[in-house]
Amino acid sequence: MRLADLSEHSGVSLATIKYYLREGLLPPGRRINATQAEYDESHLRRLRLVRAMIQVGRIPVATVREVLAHVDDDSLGLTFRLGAALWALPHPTEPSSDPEDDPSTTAAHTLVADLLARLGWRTTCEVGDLNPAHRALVAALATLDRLGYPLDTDDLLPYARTMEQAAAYDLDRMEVLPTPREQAEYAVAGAVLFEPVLLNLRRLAQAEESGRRYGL
Amino acid sequence: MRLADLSEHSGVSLATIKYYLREGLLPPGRRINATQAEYDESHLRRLRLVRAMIQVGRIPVATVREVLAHVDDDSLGLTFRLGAALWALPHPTEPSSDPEDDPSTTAAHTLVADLLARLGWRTTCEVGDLNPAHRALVAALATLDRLGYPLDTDDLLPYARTMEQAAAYDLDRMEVLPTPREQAEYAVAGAVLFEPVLLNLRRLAQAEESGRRYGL
DNA sequence: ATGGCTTGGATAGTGACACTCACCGATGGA
DNA sequence: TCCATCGGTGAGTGTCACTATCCAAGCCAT
Repeated sequence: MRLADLSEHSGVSLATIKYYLREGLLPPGRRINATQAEYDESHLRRLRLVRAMIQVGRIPVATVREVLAHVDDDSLGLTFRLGAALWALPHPTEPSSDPEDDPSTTAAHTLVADLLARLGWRTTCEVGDLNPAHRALVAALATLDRLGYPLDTDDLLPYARTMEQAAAYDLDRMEVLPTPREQAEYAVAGAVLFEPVLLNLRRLAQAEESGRRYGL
Repeated sequence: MRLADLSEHSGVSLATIKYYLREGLLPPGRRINATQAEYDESHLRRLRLVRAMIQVGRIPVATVREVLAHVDDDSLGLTFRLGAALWALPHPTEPSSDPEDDPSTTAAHTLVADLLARLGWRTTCEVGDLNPAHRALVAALATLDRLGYPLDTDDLLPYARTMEQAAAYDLDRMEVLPTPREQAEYAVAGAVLFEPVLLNLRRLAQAEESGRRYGL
């Protein structure tokens, strides 16, 4: 498979594929001679993953490179490989601009701690705010509070329970894949691509419920 | 309240507030004389909403303007006001580039139709793919399928049920607000700000479950 | 009243980012 | 032989959310 074929099969323009190669998002093909290279199915899969991360997940190119480096790092065990790859993903509401000490943020901190305790998520609890998802969650809750829409533990519990089920389901499907690299790729793809599914389901549900309550 | 006070209370820079005024995201203040204007709490609330949409929701300025126009349109009934505002929000995975006829997309279409039927979401079912959330959902499922991670109705049902509960809860809280405009503002803020909460809960759950299964 | 300040408003520029174009020399099929 | 095509590279483009600078008109302490 040549560059042009890769472009053909993926629908990604030639110039863009060259750009990804230059940026190290796509490994170079197997060189045939001085001016030609051969690409295979793994390149196609990787290209689609990159497109998903950039187009769907709006992940900056530099971050994509970082995530993929973890996915490709065969020296890591699966746990760290997954952890590193997923921690490198950007987390919503990151541009926190760190007030760090306003009342909303401290309230959000205790709220999340309380939530984790009631969920029994010991592992997560120990790692605490080293986890970027933890920090982003605190920031999001603080923003909601600051806008005048506070939440409490009881509000969050059912959502957390559902997300727990979702995570278990995700890992179930991941485990059937043959190689650790493919498992890591699946974890990243799932993290990025399943989010819009969830969010759009929520919007549809809002429309439905609104229609039921207020007619048409 | 002067421009500088608005900046002080919101943490948004003076230049940025001027930019928002220029772009019509913030209504002009009540003019006191040729060189000064007065702003009130509603401006502060609006400014925070705009910041939430742009920073957290990453919504383009032009789209924010459109959404706010619907929020402020007193001529609409509440249902249409909410619908218009929420439909104007961008929906994840929109840059579809419309193949429209590939097998993944048609499969996703029937999958969603099946899902809506089993959920009993008649209203949503009738409107069909006019709803941008519906189209975005189809696109997201098609992308997942194309990457080799297909989902079926049984996979999606529990998520949809949970989102249904979330939507009901959102509307409950919205109804206690006094004016239709504040209700519409709440709906937009909830749609934008609650999404990161959900997504980060999911990532935390993934980390927890992964730790439980594979140690550490 | 006057000089230094701030005010709201307008124009042009900045920086980040994801591409995209034009060009190069080498290559390989007709 | 010849010329389209290959992969690779440096510079340019378009978008977008700001942001720096300037301006004339008021306010306020001296």
